[in-house]
Amino acid sequence: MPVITLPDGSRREFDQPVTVHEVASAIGPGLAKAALAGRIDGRLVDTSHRIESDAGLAIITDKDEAGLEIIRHSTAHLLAMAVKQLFPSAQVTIGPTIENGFYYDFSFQRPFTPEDFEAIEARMEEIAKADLPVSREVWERDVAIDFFKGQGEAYKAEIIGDLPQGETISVYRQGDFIDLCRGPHAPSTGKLLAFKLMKVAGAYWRGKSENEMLQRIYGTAWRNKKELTAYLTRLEEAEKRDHRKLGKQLDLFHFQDEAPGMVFWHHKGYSLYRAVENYMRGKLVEYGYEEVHTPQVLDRTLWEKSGHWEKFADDMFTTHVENRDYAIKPMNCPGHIQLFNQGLKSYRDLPQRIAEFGVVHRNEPSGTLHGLMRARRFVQDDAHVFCTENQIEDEVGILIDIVFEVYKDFGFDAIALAFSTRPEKRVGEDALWDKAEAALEACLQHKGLEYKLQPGEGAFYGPKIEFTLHDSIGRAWQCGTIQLDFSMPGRLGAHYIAEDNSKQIPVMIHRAILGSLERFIGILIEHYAGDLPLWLAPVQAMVMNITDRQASYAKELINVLRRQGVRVEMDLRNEKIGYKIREHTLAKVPYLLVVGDREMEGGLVSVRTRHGKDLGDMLPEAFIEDLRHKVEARVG
RNA sequence: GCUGGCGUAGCUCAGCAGGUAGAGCAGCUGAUUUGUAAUCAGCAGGUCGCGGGUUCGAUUCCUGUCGCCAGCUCCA
Repeated sequence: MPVITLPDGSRREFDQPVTVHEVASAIGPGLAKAALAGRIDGRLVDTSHRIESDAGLAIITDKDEAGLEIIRHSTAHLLAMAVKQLFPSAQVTIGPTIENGFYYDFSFQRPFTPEDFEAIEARMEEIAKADLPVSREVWERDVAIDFFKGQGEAYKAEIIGDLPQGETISVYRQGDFIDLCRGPHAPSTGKLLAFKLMKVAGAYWRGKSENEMLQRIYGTAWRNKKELTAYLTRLEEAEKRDHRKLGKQLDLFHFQDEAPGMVFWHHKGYSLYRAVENYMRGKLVEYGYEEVHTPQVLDRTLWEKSGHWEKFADDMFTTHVENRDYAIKPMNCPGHIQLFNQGLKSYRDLPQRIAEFGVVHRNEPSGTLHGLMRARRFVQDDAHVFCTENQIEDEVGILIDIVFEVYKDFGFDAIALAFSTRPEKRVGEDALWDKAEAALEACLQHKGLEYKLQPGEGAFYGPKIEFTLHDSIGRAWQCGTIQLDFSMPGRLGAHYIAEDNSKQIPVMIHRAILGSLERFIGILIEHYAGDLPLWLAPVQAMVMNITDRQASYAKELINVLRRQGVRVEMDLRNEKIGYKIREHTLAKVPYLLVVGDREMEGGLVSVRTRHGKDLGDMLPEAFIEDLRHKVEARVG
């Protein structure tokens, strides 16, 4: 007579063992229909699962994240079933869920074609519509192996053979399709309402290059058609905003074969870069940082002491000159410790905040490079705060405030925090890690901030707080980081004299707010779809004449504007005004300033925005004042 | 780094079951002097990523290599 406790704390008693589905029915028919699975004391089970004794039960529907996972997993099985029906000689292997969808790996004698895709998708729709019940069965190991071998499914048989002894072997049956799977699955194929096959790619069996090449079909699956459409629209929108495309179109930067992963900033892109950098420089002054600049290339011994050589040797660019090994710096921290080590430091000198727009090179694997987002050469808005243990909380608190302030100024407000703890590969005693983790977590808690715990995700020298911002189409970008380091200062010989005249090792806080300037600018470009706010726009205004008669007036005008600090260019070509307007509108110049005879006579300028709004004629001074006001307020 | 795809004019792309390439836009020249998202005409432009092989002949086929794109893995 099981007593079932529901998530709201209410209890229901049954006279005999019940299934999850029956409990859902007892609560209501709507829930029974929506139920995809159950969670019993934290474990996910099918709706057909029979509960024999008292238990806590949550009914999983598509409202839960776990429900969506189940939909995706079941859609992977739906794909496998469709493929087996259409291509009986194909062998199934594995089909897990991934972000936004799922994939399934098949062994098949020829590549799948776009026509195959259409046929498979159509068959999937049919099977879903048929609303076949999905049932779970537990089989004996030998029976399962024999069955799959008999079906010609060598991979499945191999998977079962490799399962640890004592592992329950469950298979799922939908129609005539039987697949080995841990589950749970949606109770019937009719629950799968919105899916689409995306692409096919090769993948080795078990990820090992000596094994057979399989074909991996990727798909996406959602709760309903509306979510699916929204996802596909989001993909299209993301493609339109791709910073690599916009970077070319707007003449911001380029890459070329001779310098993979290293950006060539064009004049306009570098103007944007400088606007970002100068804004950050203002923050450094405001918050009491010392800006420095350290060498690009440093002797190997320094990287050995810091621990980088051992952990990242393959990922660093190195060079050998006059019998010495050097590394091109992948980080700025060892250099900053050298600065700290100059002269004898007193506790009175702390905290010392050392900042650098540090140029770093990292030999990122070729397959991971992605425009500005993942480059081999980039600039960090890096800083290291040297302080005493007592100062940690204040310093971290200030840092958190700066991060929020900066993101807001750039137009981001949905900020998420994560706290990452010690990884497996690390330097430093566990006692130091205990101390560092406790100190960082205390900062977060005293600030009353919500955060996600990420065990094992810390840097090799210390735990970290990570800041993730969300762009205008909902994508998450991890940018800022605050890392607490009790190890590296000691390894590189940093110390200060404390109040009691003892020699102490300072604590070092590594921090970056934007992270990589290149990447942050990539994010800005995509966030604004190239329509950069006025204060960041490489060209803020374009002066264009109607005919040659106004050429000298136009020249006078841009001189006036330039003297007032406006980033302005002019277009005096012998073209019709509509042509020039079109061109500079497409170039996303915020203000288009047209001068014809009328404006010239009145000493005026006609102002049009990049969004096609005509602001009419005005005095240049009025335009400058308005522009300046908007730049200061970071609007427009 | 792994898997798949791709690399043709400044840009976007077409073409070639092997006979050394074509469009639109951009550029140049000329005409036009124009009032808020494309004026017209003419001209010019490419060792078809790079190396090797097969072939009478390779941009096309094979192979290696570099780069790019997608996914995976990784990210101090």
